[in-house]
Order: sequence, then C-alpha cells, then structure tokens
Amino acid sequence: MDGNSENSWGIPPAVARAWGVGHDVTTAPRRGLSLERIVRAGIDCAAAEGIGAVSMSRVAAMLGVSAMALYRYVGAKDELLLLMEDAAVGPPPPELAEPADWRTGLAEWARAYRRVLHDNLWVLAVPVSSPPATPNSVVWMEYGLRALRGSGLDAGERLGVLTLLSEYVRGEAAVAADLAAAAREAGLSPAHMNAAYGRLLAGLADRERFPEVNAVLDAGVLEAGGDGGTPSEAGEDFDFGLERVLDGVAALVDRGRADA
Amino acid sequence: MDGNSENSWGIPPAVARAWGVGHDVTTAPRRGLSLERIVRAGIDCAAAEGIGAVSMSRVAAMLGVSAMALYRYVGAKDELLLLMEDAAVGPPPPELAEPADWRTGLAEWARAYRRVLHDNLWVLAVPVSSPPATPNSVVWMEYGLRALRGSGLDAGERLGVLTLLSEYVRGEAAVAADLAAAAREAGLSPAHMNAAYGRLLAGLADRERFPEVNAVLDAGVLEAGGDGGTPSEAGEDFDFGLERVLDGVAALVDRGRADA
DNA sequence: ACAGAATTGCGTACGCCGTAAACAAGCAAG
DNA sequence: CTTGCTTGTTTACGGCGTACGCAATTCTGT
Repeated sequence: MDGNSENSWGIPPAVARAWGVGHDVTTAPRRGLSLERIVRAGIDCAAAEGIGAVSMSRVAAMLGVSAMALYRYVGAKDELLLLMEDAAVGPPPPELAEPADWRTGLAEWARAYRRVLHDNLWVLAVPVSSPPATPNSVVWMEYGLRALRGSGLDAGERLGVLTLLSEYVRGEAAVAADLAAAAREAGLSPAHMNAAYGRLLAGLADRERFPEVNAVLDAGVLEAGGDGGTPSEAGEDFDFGLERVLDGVAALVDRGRADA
Repeated sequence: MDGNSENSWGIPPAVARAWGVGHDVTTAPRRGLSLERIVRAGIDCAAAEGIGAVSMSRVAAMLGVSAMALYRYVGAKDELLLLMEDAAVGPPPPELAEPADWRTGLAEWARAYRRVLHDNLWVLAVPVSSPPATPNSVVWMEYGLRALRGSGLDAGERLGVLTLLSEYVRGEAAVAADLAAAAREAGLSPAHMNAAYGRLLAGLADRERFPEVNAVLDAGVLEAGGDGGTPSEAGEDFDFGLERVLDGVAALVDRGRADA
C-alpha cells in the first residue's frame, strides 16, 4: 500500500478504501499515522483557516510528521481533498432514508444538505476535478431520489429535479462561503461585509444606467436580510428560493398527474 | 499608478479603472504593455489550458515580458483574475435591455448568461474572493431585474428570484466546467467521460443499498443525455431545469396577482 | 535643447508549494 | 540472525507569487 497507482475500478486506492472495496491487507506495523488522522487534520485546518491554508506540509506539521509521510497514504493532494470533502459532508441523516411525500422529503433533503454545507463552508471552495463518485455523495443522491419515488416522474426527470435542487443548494452555500472567506480576509463580520457591499454598489452604480439595481438598494434588501444577516433571516432567504423550486417541480408533477 | 494600494472606494485601482472612475493621469511613457493586453493574454491562456495554467510568469511570457512587469498594472494575481472574468463575461447582449414580459425576459437572460459561461467555462473555476462588484456583472444584474419589472414582486422577491436563477445557471455551468476539466485532464471527450462515470457508479453502487440510483442508471440517463451529450441535448437538460424554476416563479407571481 | 522627474520594465531573491527519489529505522517471517 | 517489507525522513527540483531595487525611457518645464 503505497498510496499511488490505480486499481481495477479506475479510482485511486484511498478512495477505493473509502468505498470499502480496498484490499485491507494491513500486514503492517502502522505506527502512529493513519489515513483517518490525516483526513481529520486536513479538515481541522480547512475549517479553521480555509482550504487555502491546507498544504501537505501544514497538515503534516499538525500531526508532528514530515510532509512526505502523507504520501504513503494519499498519493496526491487532490486525493486528500476528495477524502476530506467526503468525510466532512458525511452521510445524510438517517431519517431521510424513508421520505413520506415528495415535497416534504425533498425540502428536508435540501435543508439537511444546506446545513451540512454551511457547517463546512470550505468544501465549496475545494477545486472539483471529477464527478462525485465518493461514497457519501452517492448516498445523498440515493436519498434525494427516494423522495421523488412517488412523484410519478420518469428517471430522467427525477435526476433533473435532483440536479436542479442540489445546484441551488450548492449555489446558495457557495455565495455564503465566498462572503465568509472575504469577511475573514478583511477581518470583518459577514453582516458588515454585506452592508459594505451594498454601499459600494450604491456608490458605483449611477441611477440613470442602473435604475433597477438602485431600486433594490433603496429597499434596503442588502442591509437587513441577505446571507450576512441573522441566521434565521439567512435561512428564510434560502427557504424562499427553495419554495420557488419546489413549486416548479410541483407544476411538473401535477402536469404528469393530469396526463395520467 | 503602480497597481497597488487602495483608493476611496475601497477597491483596487485596476478595478476602479474598469468602472471608469480611475484617475487617468497617464502622464506616462506606457510603451508596449497595457492592462488590456495583459488581461487578454490571461484570458487566452485560461481559455486554452484552464485557469490552473494561468500564472504570472506564463502570462508575462506570452507578452514577451518579465513576470514582474505585470505588477505595474495589476497589484496582485487575484486582481488580474477578476479583470479577466469581467472582460470575458462582458456585458449582456443589448436586446436584453428592454425585456417584454417577465417570463420570456428571464428565460432569455438565463440562456444568454449560460451561453457566455459555456463559452468561457474557465471563469467558473476562478476562486471567488468577493461579491461581484465588477461593472459588467452589475449590468447583468440590472438587466435581470428589469425582466421582473412587470412581475408585481417586491424588491426582496425580485432579488431573490434573480439570485435563484443565476445560481442555477452558474451551477449547471459549473458541472459542465468540472466535466470539461476532468475530460481534458484525462484526454477524453466529455461524452465518454459521462459514460465512464455512469459505469463507475454502476460498479460501485450495489443494488440493495442504492436502488434508486440504479434505477436511474438502468434508464440509461447518463449514457444518452447529460451535459456530455450533444450540445442540443445538453441545452435541453438546461431548459428542463429552467422551466422548473420559471414555473416556480410563476406560482409566486400568480399568487401576488390573486392577492391584489 | 536641456535638466530633472516620473514611470516603466527587468533581475534578483525569498519563501512556500507539491512531489520524485534515495535512504534509515522498525517489525515479520524464515 | 538474516531477509524483506512497511514506514517515515531527508534531500532536492522546479514552479509559484511577489518584495525590493536598479536601469532605461519618456514627459515636463524651462
């Protein structure tokens, strides 16, 4: 087990291990270090200072170990990031395994996904290089599809709806992550950051060329609400978009019902 | 003008120049090099080999110039990336300036935005560090809000709807960008990539634990359609999600109409 | 025409990054 | 004890972003 080279699945062995299909020879001394400890240290680092701060030397130093030691377990940095992401997101909460009707099931799925992303905002900033073939992400997918089981939609529609929803959740969280990163960098609170953004826009966008932008600005939307507001307000903003999406799905479902 | 230090707006001077508010003293020799040429070279590099290939030395080499020469114009790499993004996206097409009804206006806005992103997939991978305060992005925002002028929604709702829509567009394009990046890295076509992903998933997700995932896989959704299919099919996938979102917005608009 | 100032562009250098390669230390099996 | 495998370290390379200071060039005021 030297962390490199591919196997019959075409995925790196550390990822294969995450799937539980790695040959656990483990005829090994394994003193001190382990994949789990490495991934955990990486997550701690990313959570505290953003993925930008995650470097092989940094993670290794946290474990009191030389940088190259990590390569006995992970093959490359990208692989470590992938494993970090999978471990941080984790599986969906088990109560999502058996959703009741599609609408509440999908809403709970989306809110749970959002919660996980907001608790680990750094995962949104990890450079993605491949489709999500990591075990926990597939469980999330499975549970999301289960919510649509009784919807009457065909397979393509179910996948399309889930894709739409997860893109919305990720998009909303990504905005929050960018804001949080900018705020940390500037040493300000996200709320102040948002207000500063509004003021900047107000100063830059003149009223003749940008009447509608100024109308929104005048309404004070950015000062009160937004993702930088109180948690409850931010959640309400998210729920607003979520209800729009679900209404759109409902229209599709009802159309199918009417046809049948 | 040495590219560093902030001004009264709190934004880097090169960005201020993009807004047209930079003091154009230009009591300067300015031989050969210029901000426009630098940004253009950066865009060419990113378009050809992805943002990962964009480094200061690389861009400088393209212009036959030393790396440090660029710092007379841009202050930092992040600033260059921001300017590249703004220049590549450009302003929305002028026919979006006066949208007719909200639904077709919003649909055209979304499709135009998608087209621009797909023509410059690398912008999705540029690490975002601040809210979009770049001139062209505000024009896009303005035009999107204009489409909602006759919708009867209040300012918060209009912004929420536009946010939802742009997050969907960006999310869809980001998936395509990741796929394209992975395909280029592996030297395969995106279509083959997608099919390979389906096969990988089929091999990894056993039927007992993942019945719904396998149902989707069995339907052959990933083989035929998906973002890796023919352009027309990919566009249809996008339109599917778009119609869902617009249906959801329509529900909100109609509710407002009914209340009034 | 000329002096001086301002500004551009460049060379060098530093510290950090990811990681390839060869090597040393510890344990298992013979 | 020897042999061999696994683990972690050391060293080194090339590339990155960029701080600093110097040389060349062009503009400004006379």
